[in-house]
Amino acid sequence: MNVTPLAQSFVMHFGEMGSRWGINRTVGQIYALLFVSDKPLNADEIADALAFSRSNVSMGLKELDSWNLTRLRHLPGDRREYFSAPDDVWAIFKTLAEERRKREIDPTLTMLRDALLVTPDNPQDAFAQARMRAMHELIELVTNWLVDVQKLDEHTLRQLMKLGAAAQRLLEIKDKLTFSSKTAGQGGKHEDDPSLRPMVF
Amino acid sequence: MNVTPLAQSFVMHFGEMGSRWGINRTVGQIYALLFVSDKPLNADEIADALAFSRSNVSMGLKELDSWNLTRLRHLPGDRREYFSAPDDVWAIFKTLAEERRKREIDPTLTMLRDALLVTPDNPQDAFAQARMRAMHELIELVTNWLVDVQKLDEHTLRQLMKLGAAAQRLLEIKDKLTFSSKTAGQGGKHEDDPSLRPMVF
DNA sequence: CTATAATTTCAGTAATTATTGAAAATTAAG
DNA sequence: CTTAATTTTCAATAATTACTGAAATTATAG
Repeated sequence: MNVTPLAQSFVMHFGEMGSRWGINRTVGQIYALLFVSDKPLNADEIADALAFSRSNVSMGLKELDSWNLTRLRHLPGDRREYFSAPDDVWAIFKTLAEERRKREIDPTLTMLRDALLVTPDNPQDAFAQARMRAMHELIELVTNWLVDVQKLDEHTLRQLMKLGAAAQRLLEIKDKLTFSSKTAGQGGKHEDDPSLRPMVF
Repeated sequence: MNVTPLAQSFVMHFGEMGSRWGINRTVGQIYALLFVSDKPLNADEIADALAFSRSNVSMGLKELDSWNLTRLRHLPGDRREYFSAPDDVWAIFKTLAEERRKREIDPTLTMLRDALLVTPDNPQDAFAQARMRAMHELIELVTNWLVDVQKLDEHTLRQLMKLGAAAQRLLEIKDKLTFSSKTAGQGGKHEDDPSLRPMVF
């Protein structure tokens, strides 16, 4: 099994990047290899291509599977398992976001919620709790937004991204529209913004 | 230096979460401690509170500083350095996003750009390059969006988040407005969406 | 400038995490 | 059901990363 220099540089980069995340080198490399491979690979091919032991590949694939990042397939007349990476990069992106949320954000939110339930009996704890409350509020807002946004189709998501900072102006326009439709007038000067009710314009 | 059970659970959680990221336990705990502390702490206090060696704390603080996550201050009549975590959670969020972009995204983009420059001389490389191109496009789109969004003030950002999936409807309205202002008519039936030019309505 | 307090560096060691090979378990072909 | 192919598990070990204490450096008070 030969890996071209082009694929090699990609694979190596992902191996190194992997360790910056929680993901280890092996897992990063296996994923990268599958991602650029034009056909599904079996575990032996992967082990050979990356010079890992067969067992290491098995564990790596298991890990990738737990992240929902691989597809398993069987080839006719061959009982070995063949792996590939889904090719829709937007879907991959969503999967990654969802899994990281489950593993990293949700446990933190749980911890924070628990901490916010206790009644502080000293100024230090009162302060600490206030900080945690601010963090909880932010994380929850961002997370809910992410969950919402994950439901959007690729096209809409793309538009949303391209919008970027221009969103500010769009929001201003929206505010104007909302206001004028409520007051029937045409004023819409938005001063101390009433909190936005989702799904309602 | 005593850490209350409330702060303790927060600190411990961040220690463990830290290791899921690239950040180590020590750094996670130090940051968490500073975050919930109602006053700046010096290195000895941190070492004592977390039962780490003084040198370990020094390294941890250095790491946090490289992430722009701490503030350094001096107290009158005391030559030791006192550390605190900035209290604006939105600002912290932006800082984190920016630093992670620098460390994790930018190098990947560079690698991908380089890979996209070579002319593939075999079908495998052509395929690999196509995959990398898709990944590059996605990352660049998301990253640019992030950079844009980081410029927004807290209020606007908050609104944007709350908007969530409703953004889809807002975009539809926008499309309508854009269309009608161009054609002077009032049609605005958006079929095969022309790519959105940023900053232009 | 000197003395001392405070901080950082770094080589050594501890702890953790990754990787392997051998053995066990699973799968499916005959 | 038996057998052989394939995959997984797991205990041993290799590699990496974290942590410490002692020594070096830096900063400031007098």
